[in-house]
Amino acid sequence: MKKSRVVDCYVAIRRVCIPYIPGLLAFREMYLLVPAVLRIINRYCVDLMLVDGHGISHPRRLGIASHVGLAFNKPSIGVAKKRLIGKEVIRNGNHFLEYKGEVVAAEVRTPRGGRIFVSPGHLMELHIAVSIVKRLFKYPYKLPYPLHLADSISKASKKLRTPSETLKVVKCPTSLDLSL
DNA sequence: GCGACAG
DNA sequence: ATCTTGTCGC
Repeated sequence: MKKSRVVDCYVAIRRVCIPYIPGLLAFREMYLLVPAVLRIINRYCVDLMLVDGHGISHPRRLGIASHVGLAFNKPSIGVAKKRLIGKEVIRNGNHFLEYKGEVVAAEVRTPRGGRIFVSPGHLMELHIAVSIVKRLFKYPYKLPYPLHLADSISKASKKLRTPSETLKVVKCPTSLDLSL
């Protein structure tokens, strides 16, 4: 398969004003996510969105990954480090999360043996989501590379910024070492 | 009523 | 998420 590369990167900065409540993560992060995503949408042909958080493996099948995909009308995939809802079940030797009789997420093995939960967001099917996430791993990172980079960038920017009340969207380096 | 609970 | 020491594999 063709080698992929990071083309562009942006980070939205502002002091958060909504608390984290399980099941309502989108309310806390969407107003930061949207401005940053718009920078990408306005300049590139986007055909898939990876989101750090659950997709349909959510109490109302509307995790932040589903929410973002729906907002921009793009296929989306949810990648979460921890379970939110559902019970673990085994189908054909693979582990999944089942909620109210429906398989809503797959448990995927990371390069170092850990596990993450992959769920369909918008316009997406579980097995497609899993196959895509698997080819985006980059040893030894726990998250598929695009999300690892995003996570790293957000933490780095939080360290050297003074929390402001006004939203700022800043362009970022597309390589990991330059971001630290 | 009690425990669970993405980031 | 964040805090935080030592420890293990590559």
